Amino acid sequence: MRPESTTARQVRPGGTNGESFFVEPPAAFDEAQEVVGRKWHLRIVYQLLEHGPMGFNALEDRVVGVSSKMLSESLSRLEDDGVVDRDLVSDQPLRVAYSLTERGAALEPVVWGLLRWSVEHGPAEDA
Amino acid sequence: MRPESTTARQVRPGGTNGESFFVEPPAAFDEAQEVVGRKWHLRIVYQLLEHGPMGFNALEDRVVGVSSKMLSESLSRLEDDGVVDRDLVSDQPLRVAYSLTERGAALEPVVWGLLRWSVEHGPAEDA
DNA sequence: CAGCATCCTCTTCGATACTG
DNA sequence: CAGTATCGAAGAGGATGCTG
Repeated sequence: MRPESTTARQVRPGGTNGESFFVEPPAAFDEAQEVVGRKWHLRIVYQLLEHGPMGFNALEDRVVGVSSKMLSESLSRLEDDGVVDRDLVSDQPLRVAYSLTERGAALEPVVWGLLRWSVEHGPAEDA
Repeated sequence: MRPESTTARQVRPGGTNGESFFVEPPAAFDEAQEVVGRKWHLRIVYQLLEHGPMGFNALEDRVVGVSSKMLSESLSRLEDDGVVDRDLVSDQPLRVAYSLTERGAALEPVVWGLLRWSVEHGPAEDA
C-alpha cells in the first residue's frame, strides 16, 4: 500500500528510516485537504465518479443538501484545483457538463477508501 | 476497489444501480471529514502510523508547525472519535503515550492513498 | 437552465501566556 | 513533561434573493 514507486516527487527523503528524524511533506497534506477537507468537494467528486459527467442541476439534485451557492463555489474551486472540468454543451438553452479531470478521477481509491473506512469502522459507539 | 463486502452498514441501497436515483450516504462523508477535514488530524495520524506510539512533546516536534494548543485540541477530538488512545505511562514524571486505536490504524490506506495522490498527481500547474 | 451577490453566524485556527 | 486559558482574525458555510 505504500507508495514505493513515486514518480513526480518523493514522500520520503530516503529509503531508510533512521533516527534522523524526518517529517511528513506538509505540502502534500495541504493539497490533499484542499480537496478532501471542504464539505462538498468529496461529495461532488463521488457523484461524478459514480454517474459520470452531468450538469449543474443534476449535481444539485444528487448532492444531498447542497445549495446552488455552495455548489457553484465548490465547483469553481475544484476547477481551479484541476479536479473537475467544465464544458459548455450548448448556449441556447444554456447547458454545461461537469466531469472529472485525470487528477480528479485519480481520487477514486481515496473516495472509496474513505467510504469503506466509515462503513467498516463505524463511529465510536462510546464517547 | 469498491467496498463490495461491507460489514456494518451499506454504502449502496441495493446491488443494482437503476434509474431510481440513489444518493450517497451523507453520514459516511461526515464521519470521514471529522478526521480528514481538520488541519492537524491527518498529520497526527500519519506520525503515529509511521513511528508508533509517542508522547505529547514527541508529537509536537514531529508534526511540523503545530502548536501545543492545537495539538492538545486535536488529540482530544481524535480520542473522542475513537481514533487515538491516550495512555498514562507514569505519574512522576508525568508521561503519556498516544497511539492509534484499531479504527485509527484502519486509516492507513486512506493516508497513503492521499499522499500518493498528492505526489503522483501534483498540484495543477496551470490555473 | 446555470449561476452570482449579499448578509450573517459559527467555527477554526493561530498567538500568547500560564499551570500541575 | 503535558498540557489549559484567553483573545482575536479569518474563513467556511447557510439563507435569501436576483440574473443572463
